[in-house]
Amino acid sequence: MARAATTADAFNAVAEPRRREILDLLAGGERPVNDLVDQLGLAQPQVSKHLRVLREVGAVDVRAQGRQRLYRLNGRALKPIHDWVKGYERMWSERFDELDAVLDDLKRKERGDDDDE
Amino acid sequence: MARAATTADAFNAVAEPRRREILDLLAGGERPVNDLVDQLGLAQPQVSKHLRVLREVGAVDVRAQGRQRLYRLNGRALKPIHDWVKGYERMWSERFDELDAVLDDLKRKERGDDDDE
DNA sequence: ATGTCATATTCCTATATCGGTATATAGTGT
DNA sequence: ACACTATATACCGATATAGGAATATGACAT
Repeated sequence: MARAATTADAFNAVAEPRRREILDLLAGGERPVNDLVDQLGLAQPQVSKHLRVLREVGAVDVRAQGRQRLYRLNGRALKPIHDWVKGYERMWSERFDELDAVLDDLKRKERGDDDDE
Repeated sequence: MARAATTADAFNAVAEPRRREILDLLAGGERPVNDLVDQLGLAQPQVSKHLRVLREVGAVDVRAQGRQRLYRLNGRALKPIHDWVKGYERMWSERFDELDAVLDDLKRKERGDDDDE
C-alpha cells in the first residue's frame, strides 16, 4: 500500500504547504485562478491541480464567471483538523495551567474538603 | 518532485490516521511499544515505523527502561497545526457570530457613534 | 471562423511512502 | 553461552504523488 491520497481527507490535502497558502489567500475573499497564480509565484497548472485537491476534500467551492473560475474558501472542511488538534492545546497554552488549578480545587472539594458535605 | 516526506513537518506526519491514533493513545500517558501494538491491532514493525516518524517531527519522546522503550507525547509539536487551523474557526463556530456582533458594535463606536467623542 | 484569454487535463519522471516479511539489535534471565 | 523478550531496521512491491511541459477545453471578441 502507498500513502493515502491527498484527496483522502482534509488532513492529507492540507499537508502540502502550497495548498495551505491557497486557503490563506482565499480567506481574503473569492479569487480567480490567475490571482492565485500571481500571488503564489507558481505555474498555472500546478495551481489548478492544487485547487482540484482542495475541491475534492470540500475546502473550496468554484463558481464560473465568464471565462474565469472564482474560488471561494469553505473553512468548514477544516473543522475535523481543528477538533482533533484542539485536544492538545493544553500541552502548550499557559491558560490551561490556570484551568488546571481550578480543576484541582474542584477535585479537592469533591473529596470532601468543602463545607457542604 | 514527489510528495513531501512524512517527516517534513507535523502536518505531514499527522496526515496518517494511524499516527493520530498513536498520539491519542499517548495522551493517556507514557506507554511501551507493545501496548500500542495491542491497542492499535497493528503489526509491531508498522508501529515502530510510525513512532519513528513521530519522533522525527518531535511529536513524541522516547525513554529506555530495560528492554522497553517508553514513548511519551510531546504535544507542543502540534502547535503549528493548531495555530494555522485556528484562523478558520470562525467559519463554523456560532460563538464567533456573537463575537462579530460585539466587534461591529465597537466599530460603530469608533466611527463616532459613542458619547465620549 | 479565428484568435486570444483563463483554466483544466494529460503525460512524464523521480521519489517517498505504507504494509508485509524477515532479520538485526539489545536487554534479561538461566 | 543460550534462549527469550522487546523493539528497530532492511528489503520488497504497489501506488500516489509534485512539478514541468505540452495540450485540451471553453468563453469571449472581432
